[in-house]
Amino acid sequence: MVISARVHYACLAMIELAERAADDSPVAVREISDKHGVPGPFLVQILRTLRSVGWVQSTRGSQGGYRLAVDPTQVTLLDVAEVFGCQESSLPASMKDTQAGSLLQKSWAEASEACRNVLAGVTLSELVERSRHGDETMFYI
Amino acid sequence: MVISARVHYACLAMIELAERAADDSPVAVREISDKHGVPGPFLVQILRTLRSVGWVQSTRGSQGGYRLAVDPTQVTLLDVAEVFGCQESSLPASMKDTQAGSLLQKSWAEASEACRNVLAGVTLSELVERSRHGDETMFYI
DNA sequence: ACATACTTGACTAAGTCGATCAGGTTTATA
DNA sequence: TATAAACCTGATCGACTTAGTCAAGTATGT
Repeated sequence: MVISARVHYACLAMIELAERAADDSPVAVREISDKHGVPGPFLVQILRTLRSVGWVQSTRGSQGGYRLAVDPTQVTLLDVAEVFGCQESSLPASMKDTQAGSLLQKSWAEASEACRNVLAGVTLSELVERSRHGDETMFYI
Repeated sequence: MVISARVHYACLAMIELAERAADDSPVAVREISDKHGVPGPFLVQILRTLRSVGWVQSTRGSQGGYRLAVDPTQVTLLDVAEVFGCQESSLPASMKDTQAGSLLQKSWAEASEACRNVLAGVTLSELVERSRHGDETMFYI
């Protein structure tokens, strides 16, 4: 599981849109890209993908922009990552042929699963919440 | 954390060498590449790396080959992966600037850590052991 | 001598990733 | 109705990584 810049940007955008879900007007790409330092045209590309899965909704024309189209308590970091093709790094079938090969494969899968479990446990709304409260509450070792 | 074919092959080689550590003569590259279906010259490249960190030892000339040079109970899958440059996919510093950015970064790090913990818990000798006993003992969900 | 086997460094083909660009369409507003 | 703000689409690019190959050389047992 690789966390690409794409996924990171997508999460930032989703979080930003979730924070401003109550606003009257939609959020322009420009605002997001400026605030988080994401290259504008790149962010457009990412938002297109997010729209294609129905997580954001766009309004064209002047005063247009993007709005969140899903319940942020129902979307996890894993969900976002998977939309951008982050999948378990599965190896060619030929490598699982031998006994040792399939044993190894099990370990890779187990590691991948551990990673996924963590990401599946973090929802967008949780991040928004933490962000609002300054995140002094949680610490991991 | 990405598990590349390189790392997978390296683990196969280490396991094979561990299994035959008690042999009189070293193991030829050819034997490993044939048994596990790894492209010969590619495996050579990998073994070179393993030798550079002192985990295998080579003997040149006729009847030459490779021998394990470490205690297989002391080498984990994480160790092997790290030798081949598998590191936590850390993002450019610019992305951690904002509040949301650093919150996200924490989650990525946590996921990565979970993955590493799994791999750090599997030693080469454990895999050899499981391989010898047919691996009927363990099942994960 | 000769075959076997490791050593070394350079090289390639294909794919991915981050990012950019040009040209088009839609819509609010003056 | 003219204009500017914004999104839409598809193509393209350079840098990098990955998997894999090649050729020429060196060491060693028989």
